[in-house]
Amino acid sequence: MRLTTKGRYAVTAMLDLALHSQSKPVSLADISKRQEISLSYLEQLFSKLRGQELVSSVRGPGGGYRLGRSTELITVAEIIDAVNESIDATNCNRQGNCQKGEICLTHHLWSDLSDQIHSFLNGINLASLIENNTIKEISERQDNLHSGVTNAKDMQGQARRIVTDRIVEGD
Amino acid sequence: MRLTTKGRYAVTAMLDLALHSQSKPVSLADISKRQEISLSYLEQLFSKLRGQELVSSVRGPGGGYRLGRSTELITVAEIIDAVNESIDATNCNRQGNCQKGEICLTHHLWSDLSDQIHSFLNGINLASLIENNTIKEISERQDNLHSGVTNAKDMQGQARRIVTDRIVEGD
DNA sequence: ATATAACCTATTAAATTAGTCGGTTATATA
DNA sequence: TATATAACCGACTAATTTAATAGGTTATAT
Repeated sequence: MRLTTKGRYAVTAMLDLALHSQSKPVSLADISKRQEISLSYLEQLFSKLRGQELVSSVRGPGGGYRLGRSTELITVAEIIDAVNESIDATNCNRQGNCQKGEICLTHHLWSDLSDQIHSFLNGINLASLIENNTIKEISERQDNLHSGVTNAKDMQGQARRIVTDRIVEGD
Repeated sequence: MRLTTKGRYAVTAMLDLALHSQSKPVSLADISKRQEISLSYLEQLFSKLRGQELVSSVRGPGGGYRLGRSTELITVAEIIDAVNESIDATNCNRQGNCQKGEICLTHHLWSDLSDQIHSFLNGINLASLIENNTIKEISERQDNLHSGVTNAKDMQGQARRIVTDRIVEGD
């Protein structure tokens, strides 16, 4: 089983997308800046996310991505599944042929653990993450740092702060 | 987070050790044959397990390893911790400095998941695994395949089967 | 026409795991 | 006391995977 930067990036990017989804689609360039994830890598990940219809895309200027369904219907488990092979702690992909075609000594242990992890991550959807106050705060911090990027909330006239300096990427 | 062959090997080997712990210590050569794990790799893993006092060693002929404490007091979490860095799904080793010194958007999610996994694996000790009937059956199958290796149960006179051919490693 | 941003494929770099090799040291036993 | 056993040790190699890079094309709003 692997749960590395790859899966974390995917969930983080999807959460960022959910937090910034207003009328306009959200570009990967914006997500890349806010979440500090390489744009090309994001493209690879979103290709897979789109394959699972977790997001839909709009090409051309002003284009970007939208969530494929409502935030309540997208679970963290699905997102990780979409970019990783699977959240599976067994060695045999749950086939039970771990030791020369037969089951290995610890198969059930890993199988049960996989169930455990999957049911935990399956119980968490984007909607519940967005509700979280800590996440709201962190997201605001990120928005302030990158106030130059397209930000639907700003567009809506909530000029909570004076936008004087545009943070330019390149450190 | 990683839960790969490394951690699985360690738990499997410890379980094999527990299942075959009678009066005599169990050699890595025997575990290697039964569980089909490279001897040299087992040595590396047991070096770490010994460092955490999960096993103790006896050198010289007839030597091998013994459990460091009773099976009830050795949890799967401890074994994995001993050979892996940690069972941790966060990117920052739970430090909370994931994004340029600040907390990242999904830190708490991974932190909670880590807790979940840890508490699951912490609730399972070698004693409870040994009790499991499936594991007993699998272990018997493995013993039959490798009836040539030192096996305390055989020594005790339970000649349940005719030991005709010694399975020699090397296919 | 132009700029934008998704889309696509191939390649590279870095990290980690898994396994190998060639020893040494301690010790039970003949 | 010689010998075989099995732990102990460190360095090295191969394979796999992740993460990132590069260099494009295609669609589309303006």
